[in-house]
Amino acid sequence: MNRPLKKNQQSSGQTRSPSLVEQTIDVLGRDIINGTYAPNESLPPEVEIARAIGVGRNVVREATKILTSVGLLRIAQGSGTKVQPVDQWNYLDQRVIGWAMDSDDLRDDLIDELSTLRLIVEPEVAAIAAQTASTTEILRLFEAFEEMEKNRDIPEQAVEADILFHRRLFAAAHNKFLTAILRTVVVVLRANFALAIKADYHIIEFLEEHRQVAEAINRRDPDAARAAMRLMLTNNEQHLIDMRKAVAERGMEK
Amino acid sequence: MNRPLKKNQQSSGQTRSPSLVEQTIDVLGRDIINGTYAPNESLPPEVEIARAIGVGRNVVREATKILTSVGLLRIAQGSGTKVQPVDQWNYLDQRVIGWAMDSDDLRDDLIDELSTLRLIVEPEVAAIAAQTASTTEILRLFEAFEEMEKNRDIPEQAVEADILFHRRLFAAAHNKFLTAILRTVVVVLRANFALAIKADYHIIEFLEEHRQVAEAINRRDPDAARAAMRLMLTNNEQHLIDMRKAVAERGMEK
DNA sequence: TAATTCGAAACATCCTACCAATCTGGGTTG
DNA sequence: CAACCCAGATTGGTAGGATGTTTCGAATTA
Repeated sequence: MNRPLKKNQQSSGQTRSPSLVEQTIDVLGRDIINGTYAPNESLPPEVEIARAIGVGRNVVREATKILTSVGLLRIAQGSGTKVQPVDQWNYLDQRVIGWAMDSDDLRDDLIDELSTLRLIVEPEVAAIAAQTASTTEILRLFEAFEEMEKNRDIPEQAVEADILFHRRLFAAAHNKFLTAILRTVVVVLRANFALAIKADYHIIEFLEEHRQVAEAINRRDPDAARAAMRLMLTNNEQHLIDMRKAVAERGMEK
Repeated sequence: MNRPLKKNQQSSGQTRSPSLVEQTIDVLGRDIINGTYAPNESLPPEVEIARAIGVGRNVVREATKILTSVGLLRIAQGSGTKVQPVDQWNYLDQRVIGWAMDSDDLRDDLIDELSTLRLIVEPEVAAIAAQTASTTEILRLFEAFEEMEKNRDIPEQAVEADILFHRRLFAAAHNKFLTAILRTVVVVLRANFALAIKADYHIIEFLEEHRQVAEAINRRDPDAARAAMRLMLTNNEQHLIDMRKAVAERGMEK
């Protein structure tokens, strides 16, 4: 069913290997997302899973506990461990998002749905921030923007600065739920970045919109902030669509 | 530090006792949220925690793993287990929400922030649902509404029907992220319900607004759906404020 | 024959004990 | 004084057994 885990890949000595529990969570999580174990289907007993992937029972127990807490599994003493129906899966969890983004079946839908979510949430976050941001928070926001400008030609760092910009923006809105939502947005952003680079992504196209968001917030102008953010997102979405098409065509001609 | 857990409360024989792991998660989670263990502070070693609350070390290990996955803890082999800074806590997790709602320090802020979130998200969900709902989904929505009407005088069941209405509404929007957000909204709703009953909550005040949302969706009219939902939420928010005031005054005169 | 009861199998829960891997701080050595 | 090393503390992981629950079929009973 599942091959044993390699315990330590100390080949280069650099990369720190994730714990066995972490690896087990990953293996089982992917098997569930990818349908190896279908919803309402039972997983093998703990001992069997443990034997199959070559770890102790406790490791499997801890892994299944985690998977239960994100809605992928349901454990019942006496009867076994079953995969939960899809509508119970918590797509706001970072691990679940990550697995889903790696799945060819789910990725495109997820990106679309994330665009919808961002278009709902982020303009309002900008508008709120324009009312609630402290002066130092605005300062930090501009610092992040300058970071983006400075790294405009180094995609990896530009993306990190972009993410930092959003982090600062959401922080300025002083809302714990919105902050939590941002975390999952970031996961998708990063996952999407691998594609982005291949399609000649240049952050410079979005610099101006970021600046306008920041300046609107600095002017304490919620409506302008909302509008600027909305513009940024729609442009970004269009860019994503073009990019996807380009990647697909490149895939065709190969 | 922490009193030992009662292993089985089979006093009435009815209530099924949560597992030791579940109880341990709860004890530690509350201690963290309430500040018994402050951010950046170390927890006692696993063996000590285990001894203090009277469980085996594995139980503590599984509990801390879960708490790590929701951002409350950070475990480091060799150095110990530390409480994460507050901005890492995942307030979209049901357990975290539940503990925070039980905390006098956090509850009011949380309710305000949730109102903000709902006002951002739910009108748009209604608007989207007006465009994407299938006919059977609309049918289910009306069924939930009729359930609310039927139970208008039985608060507990009315609230459940209310929640069902929202569930069906969000399902009709076909967006995994929005569905996940709803789950945490529901937790706060339920937690808030205990207060609501005491302040003579009558669902009848919101029936008309629910109907209008459902009918707008049935007419495939996004703008009307959005407006109706917005009205419902602002009314509800006002109601919450009045209620809180009433409860506070009642508390004063005692 | 049909309904009920009972017990064994299957499975998760929890405990104890033990060793391995990793980090930290302090002492030693150059 | 700086680099190094080692011992203690703490989490990571394994093994095996006792216990509590659920399920299901077989035996018992109406």
